[in-house]
Amino acid sequence: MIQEILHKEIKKALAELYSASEQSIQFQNTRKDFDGDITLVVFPLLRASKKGAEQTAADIGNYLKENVEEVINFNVIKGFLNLEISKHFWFNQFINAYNTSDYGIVKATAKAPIYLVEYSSPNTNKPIHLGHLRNNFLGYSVAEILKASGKNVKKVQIINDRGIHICKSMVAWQDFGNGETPESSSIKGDHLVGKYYVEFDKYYTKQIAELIASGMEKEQAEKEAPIFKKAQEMLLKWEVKDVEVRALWEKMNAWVYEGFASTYDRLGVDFDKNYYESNTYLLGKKVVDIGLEKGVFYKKEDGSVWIDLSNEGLDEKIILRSDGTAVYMTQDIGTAIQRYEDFDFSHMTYVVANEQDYHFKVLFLILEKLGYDWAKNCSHFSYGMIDLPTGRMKSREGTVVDADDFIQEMVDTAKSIAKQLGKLEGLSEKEANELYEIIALGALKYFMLKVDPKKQMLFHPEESVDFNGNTGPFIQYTYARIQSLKRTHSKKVIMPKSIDITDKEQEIIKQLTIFPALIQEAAINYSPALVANYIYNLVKDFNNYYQSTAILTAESVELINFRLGLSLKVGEVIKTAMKLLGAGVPDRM
RNA sequence: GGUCGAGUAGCUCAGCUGGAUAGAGCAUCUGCCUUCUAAGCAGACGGUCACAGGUUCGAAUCCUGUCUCGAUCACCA
Repeated sequence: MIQEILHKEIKKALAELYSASEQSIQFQNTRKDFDGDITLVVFPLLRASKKGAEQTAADIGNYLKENVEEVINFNVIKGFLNLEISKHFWFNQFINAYNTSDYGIVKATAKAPIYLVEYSSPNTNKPIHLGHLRNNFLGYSVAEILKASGKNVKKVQIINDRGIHICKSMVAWQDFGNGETPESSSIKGDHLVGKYYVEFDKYYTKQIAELIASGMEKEQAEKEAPIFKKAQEMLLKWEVKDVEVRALWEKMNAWVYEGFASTYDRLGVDFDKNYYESNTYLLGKKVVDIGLEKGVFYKKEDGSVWIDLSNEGLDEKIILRSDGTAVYMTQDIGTAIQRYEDFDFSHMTYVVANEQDYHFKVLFLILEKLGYDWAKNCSHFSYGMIDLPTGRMKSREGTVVDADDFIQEMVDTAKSIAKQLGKLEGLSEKEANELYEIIALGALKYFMLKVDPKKQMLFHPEESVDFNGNTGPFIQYTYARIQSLKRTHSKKVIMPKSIDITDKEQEIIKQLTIFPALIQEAAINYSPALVANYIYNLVKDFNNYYQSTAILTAESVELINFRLGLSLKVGEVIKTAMKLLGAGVPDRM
């Protein structure tokens, strides 16, 4: 990298000119309205030089111009030293990148550290919604970015397959289902189970109202409603492994998993290992024993187990209920320990919405107190909720946007826009449908990943399907045009030894050369947004270039080869970068 | 009330460990298809970076306080 070369040389310059050492040397890209490529901010160096800003900048500029081959010119504006780097240098940088396959990607070795990424982790009583999409996209993308940076990555999820919520669906199905199945109703399995969850709630609300009308207090009515009691009974039966209940539970869960599988497949996400709460909830007991033994936890008179975190500025937290059953925290501790045993990971991150910030703070604290030194390498990848223009999604108010429906809407939109623009020529129906799928999902993924995860985002249904501007389809379109260049050219590209590049080309090359560093940075920061931002800038520069430069009809063969080669490399980087976001690119669109 | 996060153009968002005149997209206007894909390109308009102090050569960025919004503080998950 040019920065490193300059850094070294400037150090030398400081030593020679001012006999100073070890100053803070900071670079930034030169603003577009000034000449030059890289700018040195000289303000921090003034103490060493004991001269004015302009004089210092000029001194260093002269030194660099004379001693560093890459620096061909400079100019000084106030405290900013703008350095112009030779075109030849950039050209060579490009040739390097051009000849590197899987450019930017670092392959994980067997010895590379293991990173666990937990994401998705749905409940089995309802289908996934818009909020889950953000989770899935973030989780998958972070995993891909880590992988590309040379880590061994394992994607995991915990499936909350037991508990009162699934019992509610089961009760409702038993009472009102008439034996309805996904096959008999042609409703997707997870939607069917979700339907009965809603059904339960309807009935439950009705019964509460009836009880209140007959003079009962609201709180009591909520506990006494017959259908609710039925669900509770079912949960108890489940716990004692009642054969009938377990059979129903397995049947309905199987429907849900089938539904999830098809959604995951469509989303293009996957997992290396699934943990099921029904298997792990008992791990809690082991944890409690350890904690009590170490004096980290304490038992109250009623038998419930607690931890006191008031010294850490938090409060008391329950670990085990008085009836001896596990709470959320208990199993999460157990599952974490189990995972460490399974994978011996170096880092683990949980992709979970920010409503659980507190939970994870506590979880990691507890693990630390229990003496697991790997706890400090666990982190919570927290992301904000999705708001709709109509307000927050509330399942009770029916304002939830279902993920499957939503994806379908996106696909339909892609289709109608493509038809309107007449982009269908020469594609079979199957090819066209595949194309819509790639575009729609690319649009969705890019839209959700380009914003800072920790911010809560506003989701405008109409705007999200807009394919103009800073969007996935815009990037995909650029890629498709590059593929088209390739088809038109047909001859093999032979890179010339040397060529005079234009400013626009230099700009693109600059972008290309930072790609490997960008992946590393994105991995350190767990930041898909950084990648999204990067592609957008690259694509913008390229589009500008594409529009104003004759690529295939340039004056010389060398020039055609170079321009085409540059374009193809941009295409390659777009493809790689989009893959890090979990999005695909089409050959034509 | 305690804790955490957010507040940047009409709208949705970028702005890395403090650096030049705060950047994109959408929307609104103006140009550009006889030329490799116009799902495109170029340009115009649009900002007291919530507010008030402080730190220094220099603050959207760091610190303190205030205001607004969101999340959370369950023997729910």
